[in-house]
Amino acid sequence: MSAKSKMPTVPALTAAVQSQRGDKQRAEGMTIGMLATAVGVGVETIRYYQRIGLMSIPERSYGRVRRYASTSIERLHFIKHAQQLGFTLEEVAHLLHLEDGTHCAEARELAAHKLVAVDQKLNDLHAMRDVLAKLIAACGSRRGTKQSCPLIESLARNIGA
Amino acid sequence: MSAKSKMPTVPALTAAVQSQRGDKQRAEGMTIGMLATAVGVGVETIRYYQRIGLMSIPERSYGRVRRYASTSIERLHFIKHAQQLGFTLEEVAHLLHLEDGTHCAEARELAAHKLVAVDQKLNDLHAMRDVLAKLIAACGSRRGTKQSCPLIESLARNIGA
DNA sequence: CATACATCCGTAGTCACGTACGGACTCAAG
DNA sequence: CTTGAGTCCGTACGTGACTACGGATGTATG
Repeated sequence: MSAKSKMPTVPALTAAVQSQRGDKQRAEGMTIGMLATAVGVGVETIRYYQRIGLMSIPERSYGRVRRYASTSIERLHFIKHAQQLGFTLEEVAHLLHLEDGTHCAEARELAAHKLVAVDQKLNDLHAMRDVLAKLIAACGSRRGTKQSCPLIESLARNIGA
Repeated sequence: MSAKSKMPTVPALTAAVQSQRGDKQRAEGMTIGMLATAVGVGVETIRYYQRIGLMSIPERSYGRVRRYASTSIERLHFIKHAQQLGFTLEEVAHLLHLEDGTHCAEARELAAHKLVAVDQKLNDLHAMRDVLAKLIAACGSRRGTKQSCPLIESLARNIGA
C-alpha cells in the first residue's frame, strides 16, 4: 500500500531530455525505474507483475536495458485502480483480457460479482462493528461492579451477548 | 473458516463414559482430537496455536497422550470469537494476557482501537462499493454507444469517474 | 576512464493463518 | 496379540501480494 520507495537517483528527467534531443541511439521509452516512480510503485512490484504475467516484458530495443512505452503506465494504473476496487491480481488479469472493449458484458458481470462480494463483506463488518461496540459499552458501564471484565467474559462464552 | 473436518472415528463418547466410570488410570480430560471436534477446529489448528504460544501444551498426566481439561475448550472459543471480531492471533494473544479480568480498561482500549480500524475499513468498502456500482451502471447504460467499455476505460484512466 | 548508481535475473523471505505429510508411538477393542 | 485409529512431533507446503538480496552487467556523469 505505502510507496516507501527508496527514491534512488532516478535519471527520469535526464532521459526525457535525451529522448527529445533525438540522439543517434534514440533512447526512447523509460527504464523500469522511471516507470516505477512515474506510477508510484516499486521496481520489484513491476517485476513481480511481469513474473505472474500481468505485464509483458519488453524487448531490449537499445542497449541491454529494457525500455517501456507510456502504455505501460496506463496498464499499471489500470492494475492499481482495479486493485483499489477490491479485485485480486488474478481478477485483474481476467479484466485485462477484456481490455479491447468488445467484452463489455463480461466485464460488467465480473464487476457485478465483485459488488456482491463487497456487499457481503460490508454486512460482515457491520455485524462485527455492532458486537464490538456493544462489548465496549458493556465494559464501560459495569466499571468495578465485579472483578471480571464483561468484554473478556463475552469472548470466552458467546460472541453475540 | 470452514470446519471440513475429516471426522475420524472419534472416541469422544467413549472417553466421556470412561471418565465417568472412574477407572483406575483416571483418564480424565480429552485428547486433542476430542478437543478439536468439540470446538469445531482441526487438530492441526490446535497444534499450531500451541506452537505460536496461544495455547499451552499440557503435561502427559497419564500414558503418553496429552489430555486437555475443559478450560481448553473455553480458551479455543475465546480465540475463535475474538477472531470473528477481526482480531489477529497476535492481538488475541494480547487479549488473553488480560484474561484474569483485572485489566478491563486495557481490554476496552484494545477493542476500541479495533473498532476504529473496522470503521475505517467500512468506509473504504463503502467507497469501493459506490464506485463499483457506478461503473456497472455506466456499463449498462452506454450499451453499444461506442466500441469501448466504459468500465474498462475508467479503470485505465481515473478511478472515481 | 573511474565512479556511482541502475538494471537484470533468479531465488528466497515476509505476513497471517493455517494445511499436509510422514514416521514412530500409544491406545482401545476384538 | 493384532489391528486400526489416534497422537506426537518436526518439517514442509500453500495463499496473495509483494520485498529483499546478491552478483553480474549496463550506463550516465565528472
